[in-house]
Amino acid sequence: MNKEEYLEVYRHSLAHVLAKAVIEIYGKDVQYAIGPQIDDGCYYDFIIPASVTESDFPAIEDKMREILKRRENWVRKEISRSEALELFKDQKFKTELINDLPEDEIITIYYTGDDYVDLCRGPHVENSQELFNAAFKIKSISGAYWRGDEKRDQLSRIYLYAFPSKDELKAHIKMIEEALERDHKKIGNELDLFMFDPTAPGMPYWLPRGWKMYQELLKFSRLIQSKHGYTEISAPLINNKKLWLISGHWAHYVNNMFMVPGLAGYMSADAEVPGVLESMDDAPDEAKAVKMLAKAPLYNRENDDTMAAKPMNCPNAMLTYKRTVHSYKELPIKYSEYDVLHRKEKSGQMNGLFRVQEFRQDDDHTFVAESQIEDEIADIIATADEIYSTFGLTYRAEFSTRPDDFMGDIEVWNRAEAALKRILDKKYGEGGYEINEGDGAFYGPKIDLQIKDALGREWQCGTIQLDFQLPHNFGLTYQDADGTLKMPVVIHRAIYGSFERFIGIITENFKGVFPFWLNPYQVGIVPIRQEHNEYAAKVEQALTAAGVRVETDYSDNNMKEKIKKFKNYKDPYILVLGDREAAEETVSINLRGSNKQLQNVPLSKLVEMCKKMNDEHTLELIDSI
RNA sequence: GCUUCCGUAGCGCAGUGGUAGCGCAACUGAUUCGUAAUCAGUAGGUCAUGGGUUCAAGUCCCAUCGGGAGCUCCA
Repeated sequence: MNKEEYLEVYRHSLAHVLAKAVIEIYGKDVQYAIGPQIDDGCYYDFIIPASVTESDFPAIEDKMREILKRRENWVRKEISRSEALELFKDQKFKTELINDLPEDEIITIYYTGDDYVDLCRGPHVENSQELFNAAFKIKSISGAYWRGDEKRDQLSRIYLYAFPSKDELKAHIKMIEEALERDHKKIGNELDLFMFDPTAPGMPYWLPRGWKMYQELLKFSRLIQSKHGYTEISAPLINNKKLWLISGHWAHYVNNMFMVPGLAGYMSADAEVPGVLESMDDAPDEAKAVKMLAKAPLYNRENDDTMAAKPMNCPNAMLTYKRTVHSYKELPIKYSEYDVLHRKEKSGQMNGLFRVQEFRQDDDHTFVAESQIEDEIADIIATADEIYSTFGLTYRAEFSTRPDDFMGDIEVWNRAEAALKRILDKKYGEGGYEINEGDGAFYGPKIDLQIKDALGREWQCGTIQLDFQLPHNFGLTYQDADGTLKMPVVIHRAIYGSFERFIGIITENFKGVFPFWLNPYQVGIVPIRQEHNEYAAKVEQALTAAGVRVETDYSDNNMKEKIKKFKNYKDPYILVLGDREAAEETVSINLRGSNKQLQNVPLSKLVEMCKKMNDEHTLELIDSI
């Protein structure tokens, strides 16, 4: 048995032990569902007739140890479907699982001792004593839905960390703790990058330092995109409902949009309005009466004058394209856009900068003839590589194909998917990317680029989506070489994805130690005594003139305090300027991340080093002359 | 939205029914210093908000808001 198989057997067996422990503690009424292994252990889903909280974890862990010590045998049995249904007749999830098994499937069960049996394919250990070295710890409990369907039973999922040895468990927990040190919310706070306020949930405030970085990312995006022929536009942030009706957002996305509903009038007198539901999903008998006071305004989102904040840039980009008649010679037309977007999320969906309600994308809508799709996608992937590699980021590509409820011409779909596949095969090699059959949007296939955060969670950053539907909805055309009017294909794409999410990701990946070109301030200047302020100002001026972001501490604090402040902000270069430097027109550089210093660096040399890192978007800090 | 945990000074935290505290930061003064914490002092709070229990609530209960982890969602 190789290590991977061993881990699987081991973790999977522990899941059974967990279930057995929970049943022994909470009684036979416990409904147990499934208990698979995961990356760092396993979990088991239950309906438990009591509420289980963190304080109950030790008791469950103790019970598990006690069970292991019984040295029970694990016995595998093959049984018939009817025997299985009889055996699990009180277990509704097991019953459902059995009924869903294919007719010819051999049904196997595992006994752990005489009193616990689980429907399971196995394999498992043969005796509990094989698990004696088990290093496990209950990680958390959370809600989960049966079969991932929020309309079905809500289960309690108990997560277990499980490793073959105590050392490995310890190392893993340490790794998690270290990941928390990289948390972008923590670092963002320490470095004064951004903040939130309860009056605007999920909408970041960018502080002076964070905004500098944001602007640098913007600048970098513009630089790369202009090289690739993109042209930038900007459009209204709120549009009348009519636009969202055409684009289809009103039908599919209305509950995620922030509204400015139309005003239908005012109440002439106090009145009770009966039959009001809190949610469209509520049953009619949940309706209640609402008291309306005289002069109260009546807003109605179905009114013609309703406006809504844009959750996406696409519809306005369509209008921009439609402004004039286009020739095939103009294609591809690339409208990039960095406007602010708003998406209303259900509470509980927000997560630091990773999932917000207000953000900007490095968005683009490219209008192409069908024959240009392949070249254009290849160029977009090249652009993505150029951008990600600048940050040293690696990503994983996912290709999502035609769903059942697709719209448009199936022949166009087939050709487009084939074109995407050719590029992906060429770029990442066959099997070098994931294919999600049927997971595409109804309007077109897509390629998503996923990047990991500090905890190893993957977030979608880049996305490339073909769209056959919007050009249709907006009646877009171009005149082809033969004089006929044809419909362009739209490519939606973003590389950072949202600036917010991307900043979250790179903050965690860099642990707040950003590359020189990106750091909010690049050079912190520390005059040793106030009499050195004059020379400090001269150095500041020289650097600023070269486009370097500088902060100088002219206060009368002592130099150690000044150095400490800039160190805490992780400024890459801290210049210490005293008599010697002023006399010789040099600087002494304290390098970030070490105690190393570069002494007697001519000012002109420093300017050159900074410019080089800025111009080349260098990842590593230059630490020698 | 669901399960669970959390919310005390700008930040990090202590305070488990009996006078709201500590460290850092801030401010004032002294120190004018050669590479990460000089010394002394001052100020800073409706303990997220609203109800309740109690002689007494930061602490117990309920609701709301905000946040974390996970689930679901992200055409």
